[in-house]
This record gives sequence, structure tokens and C-alpha cells, in this order.
Amino acid sequence: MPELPEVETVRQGLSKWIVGKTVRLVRVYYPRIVEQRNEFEVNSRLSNQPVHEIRRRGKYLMIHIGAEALISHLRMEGRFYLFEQVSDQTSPIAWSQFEPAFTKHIHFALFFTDGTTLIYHDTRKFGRFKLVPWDAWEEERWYQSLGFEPFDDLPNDYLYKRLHGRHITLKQALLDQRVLLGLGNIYADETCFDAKLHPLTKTSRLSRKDCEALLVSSQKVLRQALKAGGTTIRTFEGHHYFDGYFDNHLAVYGRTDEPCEVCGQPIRKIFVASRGTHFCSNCQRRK
DNA sequence: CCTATCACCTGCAGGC
DNA sequence: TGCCTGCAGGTGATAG
Repeated sequence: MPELPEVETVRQGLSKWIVGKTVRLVRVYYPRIVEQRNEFEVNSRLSNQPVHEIRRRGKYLMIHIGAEALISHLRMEGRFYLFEQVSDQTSPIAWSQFEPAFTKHIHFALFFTDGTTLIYHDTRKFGRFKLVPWDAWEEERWYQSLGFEPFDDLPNDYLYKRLHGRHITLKQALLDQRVLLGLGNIYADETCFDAKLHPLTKTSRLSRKDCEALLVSSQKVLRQALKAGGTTIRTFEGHHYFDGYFDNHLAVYGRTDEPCEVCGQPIRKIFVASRGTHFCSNCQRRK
């Protein structure tokens, strides 16, 4: 599940590879993955246009192509692959040179004029793309509703002001992109652990000090992950992919029943709002 | 406005 | 072996 650090790693890798290239043709093999759901329209807006830059906000990527922003969200399992070989395979069945188990999950492709191809691969088809004029995306409602990244220049009481009047669990609050941008299930658990707060704590019971600690912890957790992921670009024969994963140190996520690295108590797993949630019942006390 | 729940998808692990 | 169930989880729509 790519979260802010993984998406940033993808952004950096992708920038290195496709900025400066010119789109020759776009293919959409699974129309539901693009909001416009119309390959012809996507093509008319992107083909023969240069890739200028790639920006990121939270878990969203904004790929600047021609006068358009191709907005991408990888959701659970979305990945980009770059194929370097010269290719003219513009029909889905032409990918048969690869394993069927791989090609069946290719839903979107950008063919560049230099013969290289960018593939979007997503086993669960949860990822989404949309096209918005480049000078308009910042005014769109979906963008306006997003909260701030922990690294933004924020007042110390930002989280407290957003949370103390609400009656949800801390875990839900950290996953809410309207509050804090960029945390997903993994780093939400890691942030709770670092701040020594129980994920079931009600946001209305969090003190100003707790909220400040949460902001600091989220920054720490994300920064550590960014550092680990910064140089990770995987290369196979003839293609590259960027999923942003790396050998990152996790204290609680995925460590059910393993001893807590601070106190030795076994890490517990519970469900909060139907999401697997990992914590140390000794270090993270409930308020 | 607020919070809760479900739909979207597929692969895979575990039970029997 | 093979079928069935449940879990994985980010976001947006919908319900209350």
C-alpha cells in the first residue's frame, strides 16, 4: 500500500525516466481506471505532448503532460513499469511476450516517441487516473478537501484544532486525508507507536501536547521511510519499476505477537474501523 | 455538519 | 486435491 514515502519514491523514479519524453499514443485497456473512461479523449489531450514534470501531494501524483495534469493515485497495488525496448505494441494482446499473469493486470500505457513505454499495472484495479487542465487542478474540489502534509509549515496546534471537537478514534483520524495527508495503514500504526498513544483513543480526549507529539512522530516516521526509499529503483531485464518499497524498519505493523522493541510485550493486533491495527498494549496506553 | 458502512477488485492463506 | 471463506486496505458514494 503505497503511502507518502513510497509515492515520493515513485515520483522521483518516474521523473528520471519520463520527463522530457513525448507521448506518442495512450492506450486504456480497462476504461474504469480513468475517470474520463474514454480512450479517444485521453489520447486527444495527451498524444504528441511533452512530459514537463511530476509533482506529488499526499499520495497523489500530478503528471504534467502538454497542458494537462494526469492525476494518478496508486491506491493499493498500482505500479508503474518502464519498458526500454523499442515497441510498437499498441494492442493489449500484443503484451503476450510477457507472462499472462502479468499482462492481465496492465490497464494503461503511455507510448513515447523514443520507443519506450510506461505501463500501469494494478492487480486489484483500485488505482485511478483523471485528466484535469494543468492550471486548474489546484482549484478542484478533491484537491481542496485534502489536509496538510506533516512536513508543511503548520502551526503547532493544527492537529489539536482539527481533532479535539471530533469523536472518532485516533487511528481513523490519522487515516483521514482531510486531516493529515500521506499516512496510510502502516505509518498510521507506526505514528501511534512512536507517540505512545493507543490507536483507539478518542480524538476528543487528545491533549494539545498529544497532538503536537503526533505531528512530530508522523514526521519522524515518514522521514525515516523517505530516507530508506530514496534510492530504490528496481531493474529487471529490459524494464524498470518503481513501487517505492524498501527495507524499512517497522516497529509494530506486521509484527503481531513479536516482542515490542521497547518493553518486550507481544505486539497486539486488533481491528479499528475494519482495518488491521498493530500496537503495544504496554507502551501505548488508552486515554 | 457529522459518523458509519459498503462497494470496488483480485490473490492468497487457512480450514476441512 | 479442491472448494469455500475471509482477509488485505484507500477512497468515494451512500445511508442514517
